[in-house]
Amino acid sequence: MTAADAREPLTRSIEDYLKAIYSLSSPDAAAATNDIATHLNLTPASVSGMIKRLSGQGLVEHSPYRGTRLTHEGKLLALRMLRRHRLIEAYLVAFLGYTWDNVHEEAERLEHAVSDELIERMAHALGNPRVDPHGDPIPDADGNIADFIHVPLSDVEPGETVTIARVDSRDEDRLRFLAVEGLVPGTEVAVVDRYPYGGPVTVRVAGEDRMVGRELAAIILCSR
Amino acid sequence: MTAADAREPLTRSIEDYLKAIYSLSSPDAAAATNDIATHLNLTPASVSGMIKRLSGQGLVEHSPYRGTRLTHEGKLLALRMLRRHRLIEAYLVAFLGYTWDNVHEEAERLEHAVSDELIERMAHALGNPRVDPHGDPIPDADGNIADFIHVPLSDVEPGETVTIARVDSRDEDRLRFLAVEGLVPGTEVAVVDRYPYGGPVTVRVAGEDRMVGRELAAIILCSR
DNA sequence: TTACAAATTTAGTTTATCCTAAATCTGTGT
DNA sequence: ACACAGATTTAGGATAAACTAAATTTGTAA
Repeated sequence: MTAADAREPLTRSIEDYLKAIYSLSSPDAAAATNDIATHLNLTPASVSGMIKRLSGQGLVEHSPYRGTRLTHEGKLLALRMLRRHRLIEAYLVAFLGYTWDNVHEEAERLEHAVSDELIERMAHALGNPRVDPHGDPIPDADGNIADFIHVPLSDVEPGETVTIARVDSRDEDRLRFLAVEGLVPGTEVAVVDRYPYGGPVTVRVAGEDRMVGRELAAIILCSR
Repeated sequence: MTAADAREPLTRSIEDYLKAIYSLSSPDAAAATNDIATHLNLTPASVSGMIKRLSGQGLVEHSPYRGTRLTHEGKLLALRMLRRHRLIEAYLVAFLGYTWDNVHEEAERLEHAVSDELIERMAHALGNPRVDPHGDPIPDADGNIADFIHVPLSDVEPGETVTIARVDSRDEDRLRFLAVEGLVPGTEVAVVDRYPYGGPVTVRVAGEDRMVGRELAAIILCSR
C-alpha cells in the first residue's frame, strides 16, 4: 500500500489537515485535537469530525482522547505537500522576485493547485535544491526528508562561530527584520557574548556586532 | 461600482461560471442555461440554481427561460480570469518547458490559486505579452481586451498568403498535430487550393505543400 | 392554433466542511 | 481517592454546490 494507490481525491482541506498533523506530531507524541484546531484555525469539534473521516480513509490513526498520528500513507502525502510548499517558495524567490518574508501565503494556496509535473519542472529549473529560502529541508519525490541537526543561536556558547542554516518562523515582520540585519541562512556568525536569564546574544556578522534578543535567537537555527 | 468593490469571496466554482458565461454570450446573445451546463459538465438544474445566486450577487442578469449575461462587474471578473489563465499558459510555455498542447489543464487549476501579485510578476517576466501561446489575446489588468479580426484558414481564397494568428482549440491531439505540421501562430502560409464542399485546403508552409482538412482549417485563424 | 419536444426551472436530496452547545473523558492536585 | 478543569467527542445545524425527478415554459411544426 503506497501513496500512489487508488484513493479518494484529496481535498484542499484534507491536505491541510495532513500537513498540520505532520507538523504537530513526532515519533513519540501524537497530535492533540486542540492543537490541530488552533493550527488550522478551526474549532476542536470540526477537527474531531474530520479526523474520523481521515481515519476511515486510512490516512491517520486516532485513539480517542489521546491524539492522532499519520499512517505511512498519510505521512507520504504530508511530505508531498511539504515538498510542494517548499519548492514553490524556492521557485518564487529564485525566479519571480519574491522575498523570504512574502512567499509563504502564496505557496500556501499554490501547493494545492499545482500538478506533480509542474512541481518537478520547478525542481529541475532550480537544480533540485535541498532546502527552501528559510532553510527548511525539501523532501524528495519519494518522501525522504533530510534531518539536519541544528542548534538555536540562543544555545550557542560565546566564542563559537556558526553558520545560520534555518530560520523557524513565517512571521513577515520578523523575517524582514532578520533580512535587514543580515541574519539569513548561509551567513556565518560569531557569538561574542550572551547575557544570562533570557538576555540578548551579541553576535559578530560581516564585521559588525549586533544584539539579538532571545526570542529571535531561539528561532535562528545554526550548524557548526 | 467596480470589480474592486467589496463583495463576497469568489469561489472556484463561481469563477468557472463567470468564465463560461463570458465565452458563451455575446453582445447580442445571452448564454443558454443548457450550454453553460455542457461547458462546465454540470446538469442544467445545477446551473439554474447557481445562476440565481450569481444574480443575487450582481454578477449576472438572468431572464428566466431566456438566458444569462454578465453585468459589468461580472464581465470584469471574467476578464480577470481570462488574463490569469492566458498569462499562466504563456509563462509555463516560456519558462517551464510546457508546450501549447499541455498547458491548458495546468492553467485551469492555477488560475484560481494565484494572487494578483504573482500574475503581474509573471506578466512582467514575460514582457507583458498581448497573446498567449494559442494566439488568444490577454486582457490587461483593467479588463481591456484586444479585438483582433481574423479569418479562418478555411475561408481564405486560393492565391492569398496569410499569417496564422490564433488556433481555436484546446484539444491536445489536434494541437500536437498542428505543431508537427508547423501550423502555429506566427507562421506564414499561402493557400494553394481549396476543394469544394468541405474538402481540404492545400497550403504551402515553409516551402512544402500540405493538405489541411476543413475541420482543422476552420479553427486556424489567420490575419492578412 | 395547437400540441409537443426541447429547454428551463423548481423541489427535494446528498456530501463536504464547517459551526455551537452539550455531554463525556482524563489526569492532576489535594 | 476524587473532584474538577481542560481536552475531546457527540449531537444537531448551516451553507455551498452538486444531483435526480418532476413541473413548467417556449417556440415551432403540422
